[in-house]
This record gives sequence, structure tokens and C-alpha cells, in this order.
Amino acid sequence: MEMTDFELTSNSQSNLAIPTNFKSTLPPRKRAKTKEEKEQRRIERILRNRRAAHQSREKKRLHLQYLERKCSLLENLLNSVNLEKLADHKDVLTYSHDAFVASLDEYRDFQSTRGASLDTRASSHSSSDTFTPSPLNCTMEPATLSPKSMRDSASDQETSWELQMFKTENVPESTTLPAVDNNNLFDAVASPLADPLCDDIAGNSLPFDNSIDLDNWRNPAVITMTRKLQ
Amino acid sequence: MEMTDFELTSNSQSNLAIPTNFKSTLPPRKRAKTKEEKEQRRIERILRNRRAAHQSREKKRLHLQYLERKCSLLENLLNSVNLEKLADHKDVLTYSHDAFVASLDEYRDFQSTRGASLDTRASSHSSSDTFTPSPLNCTMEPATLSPKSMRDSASDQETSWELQMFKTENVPESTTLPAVDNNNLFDAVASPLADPLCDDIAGNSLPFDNSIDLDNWRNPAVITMTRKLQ
DNA sequence: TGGTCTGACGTCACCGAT
DNA sequence: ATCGGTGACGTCAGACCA
Repeated sequence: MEMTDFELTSNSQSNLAIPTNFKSTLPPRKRAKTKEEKEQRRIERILRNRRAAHQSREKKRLHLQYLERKCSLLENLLNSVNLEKLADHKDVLTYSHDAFVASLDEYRDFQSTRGASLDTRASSHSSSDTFTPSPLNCTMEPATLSPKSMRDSASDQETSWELQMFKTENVPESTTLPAVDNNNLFDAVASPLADPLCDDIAGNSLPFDNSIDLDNWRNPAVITMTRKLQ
Repeated sequence: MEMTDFELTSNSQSNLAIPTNFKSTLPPRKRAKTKEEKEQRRIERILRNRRAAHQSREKKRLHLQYLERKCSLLENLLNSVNLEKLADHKDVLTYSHDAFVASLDEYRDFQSTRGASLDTRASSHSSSDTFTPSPLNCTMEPATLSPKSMRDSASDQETSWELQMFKTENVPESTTLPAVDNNNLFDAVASPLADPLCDDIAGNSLPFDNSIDLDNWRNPAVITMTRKLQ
């Protein structure tokens, strides 16, 4: 194949260490004349493109994350109002009653017809490693997720918390929380939700008056549930 | 390079026509002995994997499409009610007024902090089934884009779960969730998590105050649960 | 023309399940 | 040990922009 193998020795492998700093030694706006110049241009372009691809993937990933969070928040909001009653309060409807009902029907229809469920593997990943709590968060205002606020804001009777589990590098075993078994946890989560986007689960089989939303796509899974306790 | 070029002639190119039908001529459960057998196994695996990758991509694409549509419908629905007025109609709120306002604030906060401007570039590439996911113009630091964690790849083969809690309030002791019951999804999920977590919070062993730098690189693989109680 | 960006592909590494 | 699924990567093709 020969592949020019000039200096692009990385035909198929990770080639970690993205060439974030490489300079073109060629004049930027000049027609390449020599075969060699052409080659160098080509190679530089490939390097740049490699980097661009990386950025593009990252952006896409963030976009996905954004969409998932947005859906989650929107559903939360939606679940905190009684839609049936709402339909009769004309004064809170922006448009007509019919417009509202139409939107609502469209959404419900979408939710019911749309399979959109993927396998329920929920790959529990790493059977024996540790829960290491740590504040990630890009998306939240510091004030919003301030650890203080969850400790001493007893003023509000509304309790809402979110847990996020995410993969990170391994940490020493000593800090493990022994009681929790990841596998069991995930199995417990995944198995009842074996079938599709579990909007109907909230409806009948489980004592939820709110929604559970299992996102089977993400590895391992994103589960959003809302429940009204007494 | 020579690359065995047995029958895998497609080193780098599209090679449309996914081999949907190929049969293994090798016994399925037998140790490969011959070099040739091993080679054939390898090649068949590569073909199968090529196909699997295709499916996986398709699935991901559909999921993205699903999320976009869902968000869109939810937003439609939301836009058809006057949220300000709604907050005062306690009879249509599922929970408390505060709960509703909290959800609303959370959503608005999210919307404002996230750029959330999709450029809605009408793709000319419409092949009638391809959906272009409107690249989000996410506001992020330049550092986020830089391929930082590519460097510390020495340890990235071992991952563990991290658990994070954000936007949370005090959970009443009386509502501490009982032991895991497979029929109760929420309990099954929450109790293994809630107990150690709460214990650790009480024991202040969770460094919620420090902000660990966000690993933007790895997929967060998120479990998110939201629980509301009145 | 030159550039970037992104969809799609094929490959590999890794994981869990079998 | 083998297999399927998937995250990540690098490459190419093609769009769009300078």
C-alpha cells in the first residue's frame, strides 16, 4: 500500500496526544508547486482535520448532554402541573384552549408511539470499584448546587435532589462504600424498565404519579424519575 | 504493509454495501488452532463489527432525533401556557407553589447559562432520512475544547463510578426509603444510594465544597434521579 | 482556490454476557 | 474464549466560507 508513509505513521491507531501545536512551515497562501510541498500540505491538513474532528465530537457530545438535561428539566416542570385542570383555565393559556390541547395531544402521541428505546444493558461498568463523590458540574450555577444550600435550607419543604453518577478514574479501594453494589443497583434499575421509554410504567405498574424516563442510550443509562411523596 | 489483504480489501474507504449476510464457515465454539482459522475468525469479527458499528450509529442518530423532537414538543407545550399566572393557580399545581417555581427557575437558569443557541443551519444534505442535529453553540471555555485529558491516558483504562449530588435539600428522616424492593423501582434505586450518601454527608466525608475539575472528555454516563416531595 | 466543519465510515479497545 | 455493543479515534467526502 505504501501510503506515502511520510510521517503520518498512524494509520489506524489512537495516536493520543493530539497535535495541538504544529506550525506550518509553508507560506499560507501560495500554490504548492513541488511534490514535496503538496505532500506537506496534505499532511498538515490531515493533522488539522484530526483535531477538528475531535472538537466536533466533543461539541456533539455536549449537545447531547444539553438535550438530555433540557428534556429532564422540561419534564419536571410539566409534571409539576396538572395538565387536565390546566386545560380549563383559559386565563393561563397563552393561546386558545384548542391550541393547548393540540400541543398536549401531540406530545402525548409522540410519547406513546415513539419507541425510542434502546437496549437495556445499562452496563454497570466496573463491578467492584468505588463511589467517589465529587462535584462535577458544568451546567449548574454554583449557587444552585451549592452544598450549603442542601444542608441548611430547611426552610423549604420541597425537597428535590439529583444524583449523578459518572465515570472517572479509579481511586483507592479504601474509600469504597461497601454497602453499595453497583451491579445490583443497575440491575434493579434496569430490569423493571426492560421495555421502552417507560412512560407507561409511571402509569400503571409503579406507584408513581409522575414520570420515569429511562434513557437507554447513554452508557450506562440515564434515569430520571420524579415522585411525589405524600 | 501488506495487511494480510486476505479479503479485507477495505482499509480506509466507505465500502458501502454492508455485509449483512455472511456465514461463518467455522464451528462456533471451538478454539481456533490454525493460523488460518485465527485469521478467518479475525476477519469475520471485523465484518461483524463493521455492521454493529453501523447499527450503533443509526441507533444513536435516532435517539438524537428523538430527543430533539421531544424537546421541541415540550417547549411548544410550555409556550402555550402563561407560566407567571400559572404559578398563582395552586389548584393546577401538582405539588406546592414553591416546587413549581423551583422547577421553573431551574429550567430558566439552565436555559440562560447554557448558550442553547442552535444555529438551525438548514442542511442541504437532505437525504430524507438523515437528520442534521443542529450544532449547538455551547458556551464553553477554550480549555474545555482543548483535548486535555488525552494526556493522562495512563490511567484511563480503569474507571470507576463517581456519585454526585446537586441541587438537593434535606430529606426528612421519616421518609427514609426502606429496603430494596424489586417491585418498587424508586426504592430500589434510591435506597442503596441514599443511605450511604446521607451517611457520608453527615460524616462530612464528601468534599462537596471543593470543585474538582470537570472532565469534559469522558462521557459522564449519568444516572440522574429527581425526587420531589411535598 | 485555500480553509474549516461535520456526517459517515471502518477500526480498535474495552466491557459485560454467554 | 468468544461475541455483540459501543466509545473513541482517524480518515475521507462534501458542504460551506474566505
